[in-house]
Amino acid sequence: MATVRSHAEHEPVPKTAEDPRDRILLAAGQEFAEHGYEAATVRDICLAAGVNVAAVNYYFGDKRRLYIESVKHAHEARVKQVPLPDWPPGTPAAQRLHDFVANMLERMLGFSQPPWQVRLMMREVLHPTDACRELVEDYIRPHFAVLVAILDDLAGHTLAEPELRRIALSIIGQCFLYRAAGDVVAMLVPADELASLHTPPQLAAHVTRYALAALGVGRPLPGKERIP
Amino acid sequence: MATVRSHAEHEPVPKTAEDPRDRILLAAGQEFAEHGYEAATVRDICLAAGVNVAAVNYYFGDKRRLYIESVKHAHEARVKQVPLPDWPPGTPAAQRLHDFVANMLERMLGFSQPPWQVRLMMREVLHPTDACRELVEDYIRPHFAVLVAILDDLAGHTLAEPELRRIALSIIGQCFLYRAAGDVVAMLVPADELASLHTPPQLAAHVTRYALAALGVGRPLPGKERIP
DNA sequence: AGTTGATTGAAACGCCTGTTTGAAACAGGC
DNA sequence: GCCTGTTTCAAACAGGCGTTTCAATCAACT
Repeated sequence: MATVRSHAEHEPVPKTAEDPRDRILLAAGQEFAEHGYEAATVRDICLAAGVNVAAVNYYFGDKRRLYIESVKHAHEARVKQVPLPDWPPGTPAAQRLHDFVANMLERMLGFSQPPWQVRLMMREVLHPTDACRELVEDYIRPHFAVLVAILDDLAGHTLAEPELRRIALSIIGQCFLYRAAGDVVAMLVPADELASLHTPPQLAAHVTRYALAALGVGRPLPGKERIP
Repeated sequence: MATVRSHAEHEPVPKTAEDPRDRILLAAGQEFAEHGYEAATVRDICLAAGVNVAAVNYYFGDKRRLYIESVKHAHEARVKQVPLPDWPPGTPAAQRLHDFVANMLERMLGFSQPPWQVRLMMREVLHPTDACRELVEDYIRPHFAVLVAILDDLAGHTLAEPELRRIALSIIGQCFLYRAAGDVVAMLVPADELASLHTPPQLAAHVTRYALAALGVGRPLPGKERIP
């Protein structure tokens, strides 16, 4: 629950002579991502940023505006960090679906390490604030449209848009669970299984196979064939 | 001194809303669900419960223990409120899968309206605290086991446990998305479509069909609904 | 009645919060 | 040097927080 705040939780942001404004933005993003808006304190943020408490109000006015700015900052950084694949024309839809899912999982779970930017955005998704609408329009909706287009190709343009959207949400939901409820998933699945099967690449393969089978494009899930 | 409640057996059966302890528990659950642990205040809780501020510490010791108790209380209430179906022996696995999904969606989204108990539990799932492990063991894991067993039947016992668990998580993830990220879903889907297709019964049919198709038990998605 | 122990109540205690203050430090142009 | 504008700093502010105190109240038993 972490009501007691450890003040040494994050090492102070390196004072590499950057703009104090940027240092605050960076520290604030990490702090907000970790503790949420209410529980994060401007004192901890300033401590991590290596600036005086007054700096937040000097540069951003108040805590709320600092929060909004840091969400936008994080979101822009993350978009540049993990862009969508750029498929050459003629790439099979199944391949594109797999790449898309792998990309989404990579962005959410992170091959390298769970990035604080995603945590911050996840908070917005789960409990929207003013910054959320911008996030959806600039970042989520375009990705959603790409996925719908892939599914449309995959189904041979036989399904209506609403049905495509439902399938798209089914795919997103599967990835989303691991990001949002990862701790609970870890409690439900044996540790060794978690380490071997619930990694981004394995999950991408599973989700893709699941979708292809459901669409009748691939075979049913592994193993024996069944009589309908 | 923190006096623990002496003996529940000697009191003349608490008249539901008259027991201060229960009133606090009720108010606390709603307040925690709405604002989260950190942002909820014991003063607001006591105001809503119509008791003195000191009552929280008198009955529960401190805020944290009140929180844990209220989570457990809400969880127990919700389980009794929407219990799992009790299938007669011989019920087809496909039927049971549909019922299970419908039950889960009903519990999460609420046929009537999203109850505060679910919000409270969702907070625990998304950002686990001490109360989470208990929640998983008492409530989530048994449900998870039921789903896995259904899928095992459905696959004709041809799939290994880890694979069954992955499929189960895929199903849960689809329901979970609507509960946890419902606001964003509402932004991505046209309003009329949301009202007609993204209702608990419609979603239950979709998720079930999706799973059956993936398992090769039903036809691929373009087909018609198989479950009554 | 009187005594006892469990509950309640209003007020206060520290502590921590976001924010403000006013002076000090710094820069660059004259 | 002086002046001017921007940036930093320690300190303080007012308010809210969880928690504690202690006297008052209540219910039940002797």
